[in-house]
Amino acid sequence: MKQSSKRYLASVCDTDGQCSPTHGCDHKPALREIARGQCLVTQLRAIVLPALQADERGDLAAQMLEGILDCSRKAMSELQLLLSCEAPDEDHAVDDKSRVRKISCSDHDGRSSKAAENKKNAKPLRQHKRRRFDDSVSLETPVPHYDGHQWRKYGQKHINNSKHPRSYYRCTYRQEEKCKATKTVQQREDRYASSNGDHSVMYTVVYYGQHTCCKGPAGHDHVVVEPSQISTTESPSQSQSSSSDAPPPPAHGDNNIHGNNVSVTCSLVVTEDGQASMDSNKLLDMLPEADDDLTTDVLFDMAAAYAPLDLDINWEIDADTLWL
DNA sequence: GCTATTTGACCCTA
DNA sequence: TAGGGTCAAATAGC
Repeated sequence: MKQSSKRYLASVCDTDGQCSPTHGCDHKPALREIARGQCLVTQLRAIVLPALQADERGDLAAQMLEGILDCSRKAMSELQLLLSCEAPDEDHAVDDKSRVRKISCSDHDGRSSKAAENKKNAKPLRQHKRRRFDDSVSLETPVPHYDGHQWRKYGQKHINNSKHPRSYYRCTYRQEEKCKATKTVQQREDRYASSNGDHSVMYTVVYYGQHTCCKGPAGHDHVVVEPSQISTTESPSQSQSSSSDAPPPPAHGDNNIHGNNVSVTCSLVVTEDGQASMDSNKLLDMLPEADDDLTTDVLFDMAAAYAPLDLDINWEIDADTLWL
């Protein structure tokens, strides 16, 4: 178990090919890492809060997680402020560029032919802008659909040299609230060995754009995910809403953590004067044992995301109780 | 009937 | 020109 989770952690570090500390005066890598950390916290929250729903400590856990997110947001604001001072506003590329939609031109028998298209070429053309990698945050996760937001699938593509298709999701509230957040989910070819010895499927999730809707975690209107919905074997084409098809949660073998205390301390100082600090301790102590494996993985993922930063962040993980 | 997903076509970018 | 992101009609599921 010890080794397997370490392997998983390594794969997380390789996500975007950089695990090195923030270099020079370029804050973009730091921003990306913080954003990735936010994604992971969000994901963790989607797992933890439903599990503690009937527990009075759920509120406390929610506060802690919100505190972490708040710190991250402040750190991002600070860095973005620095960025905006250093460089003129280049590109909020993807999201702010409008797309000209093609007016529907299909005749009633279905797809219109190319010839017909040409005849009607007075219509405005659809414009697709390739997304800029700068604006994305990627992470590796066994639970690509549980990040606290609601997504609607709008496409799937086979990608060159990849066994598995890539699925495209956009925020469910895209129309209602003009939320332009999107994400792609693709199953990785390699698997990681989870703490119970199983080899679970990993997915690469890439987030584009920030959520502007208030239905997500930032608005405290959590998507309630039943622990039974959490799966590590779900195919990428399956979405959160198709939970009835989701396989049961990963089975726990004899090497399960089984209620051992996993102590995690997160102490981060992000503002200039170091005022904003937050401690969350023994978060996992609160969890029912069924969620330990998954939550531990996500916590390690968070640690990996924050580790490259030069922020005052300290993760203490009680290895003796964690690794059996 | 409504909503979400699937899937082939379209079209932009590298 | 190939690859990949998005659109939108068709389809499935409730």
